[in-house]
Amino acid sequence: MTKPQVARGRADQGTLSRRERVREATLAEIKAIARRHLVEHGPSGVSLRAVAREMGMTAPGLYRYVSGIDALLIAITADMFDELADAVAAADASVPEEDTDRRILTSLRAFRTWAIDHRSEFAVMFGPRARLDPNADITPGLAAARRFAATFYTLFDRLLVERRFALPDRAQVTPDLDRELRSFAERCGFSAPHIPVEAVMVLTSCWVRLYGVVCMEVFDHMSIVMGDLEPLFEAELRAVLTDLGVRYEPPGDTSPSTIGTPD
Amino acid sequence: MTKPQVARGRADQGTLSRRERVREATLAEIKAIARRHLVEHGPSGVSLRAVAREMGMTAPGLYRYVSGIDALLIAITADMFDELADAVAAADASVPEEDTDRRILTSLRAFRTWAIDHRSEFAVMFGPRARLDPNADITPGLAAARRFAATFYTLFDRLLVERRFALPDRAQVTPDLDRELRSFAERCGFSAPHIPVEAVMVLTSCWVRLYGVVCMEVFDHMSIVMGDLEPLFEAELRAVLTDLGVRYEPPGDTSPSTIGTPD
DNA sequence: CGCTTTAGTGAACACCGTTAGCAAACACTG
DNA sequence: CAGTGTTTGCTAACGGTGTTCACTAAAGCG
Repeated sequence: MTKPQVARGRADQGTLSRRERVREATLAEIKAIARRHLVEHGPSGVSLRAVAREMGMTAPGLYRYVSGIDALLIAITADMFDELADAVAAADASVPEEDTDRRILTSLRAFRTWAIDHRSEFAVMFGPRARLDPNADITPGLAAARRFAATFYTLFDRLLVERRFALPDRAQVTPDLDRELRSFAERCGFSAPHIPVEAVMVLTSCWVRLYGVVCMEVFDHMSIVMGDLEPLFEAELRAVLTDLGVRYEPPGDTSPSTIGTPD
Repeated sequence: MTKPQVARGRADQGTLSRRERVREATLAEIKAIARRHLVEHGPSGVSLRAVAREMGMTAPGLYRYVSGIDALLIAITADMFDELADAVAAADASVPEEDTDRRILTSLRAFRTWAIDHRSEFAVMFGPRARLDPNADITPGLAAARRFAATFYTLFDRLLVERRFALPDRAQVTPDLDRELRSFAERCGFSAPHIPVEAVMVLTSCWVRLYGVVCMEVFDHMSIVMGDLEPLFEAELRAVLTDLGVRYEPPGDTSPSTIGTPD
């Protein structure tokens, strides 16, 4: 139907035809502008007409590229998850491979930093789906979201095999919880023979704690009552890591044997 | 200017004049309809025109009662905080006054229950301010929000004076954190001579954990990967309460000496 | 060259928030 | 009672939104 059977100029080599290239480019432009409107005017400030206007086009023209405003939002959400995954992965990779402790610390801080540097994006990604149909198809973003989570799975798995922390009592995992945790682990790609449900429970619990602080900070609810939430995040981070048997270091510490980037 | 100096029929006794009464009534109707639209069509489904239409009025007419859509949203948000505060307070009051443990358990469960029974409302109250000006005046809701929090302050204070849990090391409270925690405690009405900052830290930490699970559940992010998040909330609740030295009981338990409501 | 596919436009429909001006209903005063 | 000022709600209008449809112009292909 919509499959383009034209433009097979050099399609043999996997090269895109001229048409496909320019198409890809305008789609990228659309998403870029929409993204900018998102950060500049908030989630409600993204509109097809405004994007089109800025491109020197009319709104209906965009329907050749995007099936509607919802699809556009979903598409840029997927891109943002990709970006976040990149940011976290980069932070992880910036630390020596063997230094699990600092890799975790750095990755988690990268998550928070990205979140507060991209508040509007975070709101769309992790907040309520205020603008979208509840039954919209959000599969485009799922792969990126999984990639984002994967970084943490890998690190957490290392803690697990190194037996850094004591697993909680199996008795604490009620049948209901057990079922849900298994579902989570399996559908998220965090299931392996050596991973017990208790470990999955610890993982989710830790994630919930940090997610909670970041939400609180990004959604800006405490601002009347508390100026800066970074200390709170650090405290929570410290607590979580300590529970996991991971060495915590305060933010400023560039510490020994590492390249000095004093800024 | 806008102060109504008319209608002083029986104003001496504090009774509202006929005009004020009908005005109050239509304002209430506006908010009620807006509220229904919120729960039925989500946050983006609230519009002045639709409300007016349903009332048999035109949109500009509503401007006699509400200064715009933002003010309307803020007003119903305040109402919702009031409702939530009532729900939590009622849950708290449904338990014998001396039974601190179960009062806490019940109040916190009431919070979650209210949240998942009122997803759209929760999104507006605790999610990102997607639709509002960041610098909008949200004072109307503040009092209600404080009232909501107050229930938990009271209960937490009892744990504190009963020395139910060990306070963390003072060393863990960095100067930055200390400053923020004091600001929080003071501006929230949770400061008293006998309350150390370490206690405030514990309080916020506990709150963050439960807020995190509830956000996750209401914002519906895990749904692809985990069907029901209640077991997760219960696990987190159990962990939090255990840390606080509070007796945890699984949900179904109506336990001895209490009225049996087996449904 | 002709033919097909695609990109983009303009007009239109149905919404939205908000402002301005105006007419009727109301409440109080002389 | 009539007179007067306030309150209420309307219509009209402006500018914004998403979306559909019919249509033209261009690009690509054989």
